Amino acid sequence: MIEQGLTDFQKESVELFINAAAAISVPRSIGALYGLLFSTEEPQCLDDLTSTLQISRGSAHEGLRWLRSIGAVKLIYVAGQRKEHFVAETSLRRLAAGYLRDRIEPHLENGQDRIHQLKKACSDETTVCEFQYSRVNQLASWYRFVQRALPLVKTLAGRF
Amino acid sequence: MIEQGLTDFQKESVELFINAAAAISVPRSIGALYGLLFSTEEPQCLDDLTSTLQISRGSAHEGLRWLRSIGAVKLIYVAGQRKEHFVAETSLRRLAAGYLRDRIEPHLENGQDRIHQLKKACSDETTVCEFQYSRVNQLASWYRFVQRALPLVKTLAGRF
DNA sequence: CACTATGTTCATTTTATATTGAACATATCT
DNA sequence: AGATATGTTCAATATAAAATGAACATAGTG
Repeated sequence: MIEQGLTDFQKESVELFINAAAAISVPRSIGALYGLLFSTEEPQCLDDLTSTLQISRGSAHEGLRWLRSIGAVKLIYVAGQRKEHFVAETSLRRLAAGYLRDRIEPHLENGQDRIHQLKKACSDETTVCEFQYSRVNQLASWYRFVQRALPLVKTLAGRF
Repeated sequence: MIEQGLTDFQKESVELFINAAAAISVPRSIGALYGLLFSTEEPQCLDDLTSTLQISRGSAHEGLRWLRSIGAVKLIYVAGQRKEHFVAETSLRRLAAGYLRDRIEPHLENGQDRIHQLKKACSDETTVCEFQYSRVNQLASWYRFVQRALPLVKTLAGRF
């Protein structure tokens, strides 16, 4: 499955990140790409990656685009080479910030709206709605928690 | 898609949790189940859930089993009724703890092993391996971060 | 015990997601 | 310009995940 021209170190790394990717529901090809870049000092171009990982051009391209979007890989210009080359970003602060920004925060954006809508639906009810109010408050409280926890995680990540 | 006998409040809640579930890569049926229980005061039995959400017995059963396993729904005995009834757990501390315990921590358990294995692979190399060492250290540092962040999240969740 | 209600499983089907690779676009060089 | 190298897209295919529902298991009831 994984090409042979790799050191044990690289193979282990690829496997480790394939696993880590699964843990956060990210495709294995993306885990493999990051795992290889993480364990390889020399910047790699797209063809290097497709041939050593045995994945298709399209897959590698989309994977790199995704990794770049969250800031997990950086584009690097190699002297004399026209091809684009990539290296892994290893700052935990940047990795965490990018991941949270792209994968978590978008889901929270309409949070306020949704809670407001729930509150509205609740006051439309004909019956008394102690219960509904308590649930809306609960939700609002959870929302505040997440809004405070995310920046905290980003900050703490900076220390590692 | 969602049965009509629901109040607006319940419909909104189901939709909200279907969305939230997607955000953490959990099947929609599970989001719907929790959303309905969250917005319904009366304990619900399996048949209530399948009929109002229009999902299959099997799906509802597996979904409830999953929700119970992370501690997001509680089994309740209703006077005179033989059927099992369920209500939503709403303590953020318990929800967070259950989710992290079942979905995140298992992936970390072999973390030590993996890092150790990487270190081993690294010292097997014939070339000097400054680079590999720095990467192994990086990984170990990330690992420490996660190990400290998880308990912190659980603790903070208790305040909400 | 036979009968009914309730709970659970799992082989199949359906649906969603990831991957492929050829076609297309764009840039660089002679 | 034509020729070549590199980058990007996307319809088709393969793979994986979720949902279904009938079959089975178990527990209660008369």
